[in-house]
Amino acid sequence: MERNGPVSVSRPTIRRLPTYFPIVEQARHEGQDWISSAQIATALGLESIQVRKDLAAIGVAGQPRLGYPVTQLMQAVERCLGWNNVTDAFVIGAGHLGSALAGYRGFERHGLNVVALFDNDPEKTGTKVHGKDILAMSKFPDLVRRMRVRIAILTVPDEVAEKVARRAVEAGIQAIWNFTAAQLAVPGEVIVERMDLAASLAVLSSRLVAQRARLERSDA
Amino acid sequence: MERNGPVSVSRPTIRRLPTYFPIVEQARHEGQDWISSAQIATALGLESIQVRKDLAAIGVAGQPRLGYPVTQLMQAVERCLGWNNVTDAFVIGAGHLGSALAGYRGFERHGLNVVALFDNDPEKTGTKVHGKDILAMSKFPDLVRRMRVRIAILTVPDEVAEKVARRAVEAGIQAIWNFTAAQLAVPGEVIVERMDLAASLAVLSSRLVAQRARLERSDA
DNA sequence: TAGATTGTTAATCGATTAACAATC
DNA sequence: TAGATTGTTAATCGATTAACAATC
Repeated sequence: MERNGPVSVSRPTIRRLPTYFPIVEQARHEGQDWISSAQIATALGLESIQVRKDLAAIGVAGQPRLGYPVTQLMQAVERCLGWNNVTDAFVIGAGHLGSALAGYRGFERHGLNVVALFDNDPEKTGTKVHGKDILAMSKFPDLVRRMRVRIAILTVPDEVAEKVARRAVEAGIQAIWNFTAAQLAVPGEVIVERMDLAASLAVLSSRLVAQRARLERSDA
Repeated sequence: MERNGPVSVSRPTIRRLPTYFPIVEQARHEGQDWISSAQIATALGLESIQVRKDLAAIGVAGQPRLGYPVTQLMQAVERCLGWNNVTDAFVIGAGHLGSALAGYRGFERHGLNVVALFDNDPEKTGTKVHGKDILAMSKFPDLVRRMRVRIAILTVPDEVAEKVARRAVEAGIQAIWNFTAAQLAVPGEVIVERMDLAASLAVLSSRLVAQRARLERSDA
């Protein structure tokens, strides 16, 4: 009988889960059948209580004295993140970034399979990158329907992102992984996850500004 | 006389600031001298009170009835994020991802200037990408010192990330923008900001899993 | 049994949101 | 003045952390 499924796993927990996996995998590789929350926590610089909370949230039960069963733990992470059943995706925009993502081997283990790339540049269409076809954007809607692809990875220039996203949604795309700086306005049922370069750089920059201010203060 | 400087601007605020900028810029472009928190908020799907809190945090004062002065607002964002004085950076790893980042024009406006790329592949070294030299990794330490570069953008394969990061820190790098999946162990004074592909994909995937579960439930 | 580790319940912390007085 | 908008103070919410009982 199936577990009722997690009510809802919080976003911070979801974001930490992928980092747990290689730690536990490594432990299994070294012959461990059990792993403690403290062992995971120290490997990642976290508190063990946070690891225990996260594991409780995804429905993994530990055993006092022993810790958590590594195989079950890994399966729970895979189930929660959908790593067990691979989902197809199209990359839109076959520039450097799109090509990098199309060639990233880590995605396969993370349940994502890039099937093909799409681009409007006739110089690129018809060629391949990392063994994957670059197709004309005009073929996109038809292929989304025929292959029942749900995910689009958006790596087009910022200026056209909004328009391309609209076309993708019209073609039936249900989730967009947005690598552009554009704020996409899409219907409520469409999932948009933004890979926010500017936000990440902002955090880095502000920390550098603070660091520099600290140094100047200690100079004076 | 200089303002005392923000005590500390929270991370969520820092991450939102870059999205405010183009909205305000656009308003100025259209001739507005003042912009209200509500105007910014609706453009981004936020609450106006959150915008006011953020602006207060970076030291912008508004005027009842009028809103916030657009020029001052933009300057405050630029100051807080260090967009006014451009910082040089080296990209380590001249693959597709590194090349994409080296060619991203948005960085200039965000205070980041990619000076050169480094790679170990002799096929790549000596060539250029987006007008920027790809140099042998052996030249990295010397150039960091001579050019006083503080930021390294890490786009090497995951397996070598740890080792390369160590070399970068030894060479004097003070901040690493980490695009690899590796957890970097660096001295406390070195800033590491991770661009976490796996975390972002995890959020996307879990939302897809939830969406699918919803659909199946409504089927039954 | 003794002791290590989980898991529960409560406390703390930080950020968001609400209410409303202050202000131009 | 009247009214729109800021900015302050308090309430809420969610996540992290702490304390400790339960358990093997």
